[in-house]
Amino acid sequence: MSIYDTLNREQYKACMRTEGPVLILAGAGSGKTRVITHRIAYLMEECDVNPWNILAITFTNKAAGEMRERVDRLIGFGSESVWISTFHSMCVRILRRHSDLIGYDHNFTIYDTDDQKTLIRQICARMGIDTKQLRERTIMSAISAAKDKLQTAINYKDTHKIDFEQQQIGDVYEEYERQLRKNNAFDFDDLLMKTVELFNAREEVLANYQERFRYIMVDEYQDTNEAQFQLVRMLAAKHRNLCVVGDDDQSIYKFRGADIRNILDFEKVYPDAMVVKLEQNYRSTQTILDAANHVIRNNARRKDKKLWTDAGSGAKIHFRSFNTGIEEASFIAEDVKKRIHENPSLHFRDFAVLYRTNAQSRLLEDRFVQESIPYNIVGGHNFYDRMEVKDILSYLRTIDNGRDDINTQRILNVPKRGIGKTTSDRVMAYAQAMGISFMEALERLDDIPDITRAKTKLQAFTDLIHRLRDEAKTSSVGDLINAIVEETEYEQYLKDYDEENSEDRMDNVGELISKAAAYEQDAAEDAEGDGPSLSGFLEEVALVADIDQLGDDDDRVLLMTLHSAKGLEFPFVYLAGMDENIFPSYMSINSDDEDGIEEERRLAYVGITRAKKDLTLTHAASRMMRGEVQFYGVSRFVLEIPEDLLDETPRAGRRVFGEEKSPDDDADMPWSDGYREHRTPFAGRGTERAKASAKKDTRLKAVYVKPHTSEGRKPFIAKMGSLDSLQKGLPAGVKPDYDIGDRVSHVKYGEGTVLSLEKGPKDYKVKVDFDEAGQKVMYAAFAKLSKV
DNA sequence: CGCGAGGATATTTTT
DNA sequence: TATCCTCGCG
Repeated sequence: MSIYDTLNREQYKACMRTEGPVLILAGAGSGKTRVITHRIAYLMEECDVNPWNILAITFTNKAAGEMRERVDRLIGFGSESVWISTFHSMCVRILRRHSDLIGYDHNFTIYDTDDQKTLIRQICARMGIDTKQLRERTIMSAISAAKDKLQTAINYKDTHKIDFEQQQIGDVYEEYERQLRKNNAFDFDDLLMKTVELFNAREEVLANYQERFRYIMVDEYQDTNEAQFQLVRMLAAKHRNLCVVGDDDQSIYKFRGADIRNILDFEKVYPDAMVVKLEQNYRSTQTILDAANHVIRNNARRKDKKLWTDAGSGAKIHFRSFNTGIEEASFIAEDVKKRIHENPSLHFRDFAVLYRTNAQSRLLEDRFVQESIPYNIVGGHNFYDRMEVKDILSYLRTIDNGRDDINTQRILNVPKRGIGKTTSDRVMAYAQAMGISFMEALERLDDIPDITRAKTKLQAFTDLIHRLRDEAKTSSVGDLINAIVEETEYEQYLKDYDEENSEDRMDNVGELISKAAAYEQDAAEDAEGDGPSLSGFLEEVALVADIDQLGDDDDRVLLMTLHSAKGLEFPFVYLAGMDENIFPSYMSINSDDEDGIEEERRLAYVGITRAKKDLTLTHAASRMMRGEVQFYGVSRFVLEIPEDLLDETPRAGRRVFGEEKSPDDDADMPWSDGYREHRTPFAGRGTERAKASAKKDTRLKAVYVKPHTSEGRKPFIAKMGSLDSLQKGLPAGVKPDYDIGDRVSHVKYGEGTVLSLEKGPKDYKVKVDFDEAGQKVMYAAFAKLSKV
């Protein structure tokens, strides 16, 4: 009995064919990770392949980590020498070694979207381009799209000769490239493009990696772009042991340059490729698979496949329609509770709520807080996007790479040093005139014209950076951050800047220090790496995805976009916002690009197939969108599911804004009772409403569930603000332990007397007469008042 | 040069 | 609805 006996026939076939090109068309849940891990194990164990000669590319760092773990579990040794990483991490690793060959220092900085935007804005200002007419965003995505296709600025201008706007973009692109080079920085797309460039420019470097990576495996191949395709093609050119795994039905990153043809045409590029189809699904019930199959069948351009399972049909798919997004959110929260109540063996982590846009998370989150259900939100605001974290990172980048003008400028006046824009611009102008970096200009203060009053301040800043650089030579990254905080009196700055949240913000800085410490630990242990370094830490920070930070030890309901959910699975899945114009999004509906809807449909397919046992689709007839009520019909994807798979029949109820009568009088508003009587198509059928109200009567008593937090490692994936009420304060809506007339104390306002306490729609509102600060009204859960 | 107020404006998905 | 940006004042 060997570990390979557990594979099914097709999986086994894919696993054993180690030589030559292999295309594995792996439907959702068909065990493709199993195949890759077993294949790696097989190569090492049975074919005597040196782990060093194996490269496996995954979509996220999290997937890479899991894959390594699984290989380890299979054979128990050697997996640390296999290169398992994302495209971006792999490229950074290569570039760190050879960037000098294409004109960059080894300690290059990786620009995030904000850095990019700042740079583009500067360039536009210099070139006299009005960013109101031509938005930075537009320029950025045009440049990004070009880079995904390996198109240089010159190339771009050549192919877009006719269009004036595109010529402008081309000019900005050209200058942007020059600036990146000057700043010794790469943007995300550069990591791929410049690696290809490197390989093209230096045959011997490519040959070196070709020789090294004798066996190459690429996961999620359907979401590779041109640059990634070229990269893989080049690397595999010598040994041709290339195994790609993917599912054309799950290609959902076209907006990021993914080209579905990479997988559809694989056999054209490699005519001798062996093709294996994995159609047996080990994840979901037949009902769920049938629904997925029926939806995806509506796409024209795809390789035909049909998922099946021998797991049995399972429960029907639930469909629920609501009047408003609020009701939808309430239902989901209550339903999770109900199911856990009915079946105590279930955990919160068995549930996931998926939606099309990040904005939809808000209502759900509110509701989950109210119901005291522990949850995590993936995406939205990244930890590394927080102001205080960015400030520190900007310092680190400035210390690490003095040529990075963008980050130097960013912190020049953070904390406030009384150095304004005028001064900053003058330094910049001088730097440009002399062809030196911003930092170098600061080091020659005496030569800069018109610098008089600000001179001492600038000198102080320069000295500060120099001191920190010295510190960096000997200190760990964590200590360096501490030094930055100390030297800049950052804590005081935070207090002045935002008294209310300064503590939380300081906590985040602390969290960053822990991250740095963890990084240094890992890097020191990684035999294949170059050891810990500031550049290394900054690089890791730049390349983490939201999903990467997700620990699997937390027992929480997960809330995330459908995109983030790719590759994951949960026993119970809710697809919220199955509304026309939300999902599929109005962008894809109104676009003339036919494939837009097809991509959305693939996204629906991804969503449905995340569910193992139980799937619930919800729809809301009306929603608040940017402060306005919008009306939506049921998503076409729901209607594409055969009725007999659903426990409730959806009504199309499609309706275009402005048509029919507009709901401008209260009786017609979706939340009024009158509305329901008039609006049967939207309210769903009578039985459902009866059920809904019955549910209300038997509503579970709210149980406050203490969210699980592991010591020293706070889950910063969730938005801090909302978690606070769970972690530090009271759960919302629970009566506080003080009453009218009691003396209470508040962190900021000091002591006072409670004047009134009344139950609001969400939470108790408490009015306090503070001795010092006067009268304030606040929500009990957030006020964190304590009785004295 | 800093700060606040107010208006404009945006909203798909992300390595 | 919430953020971002600009403008004007101290």
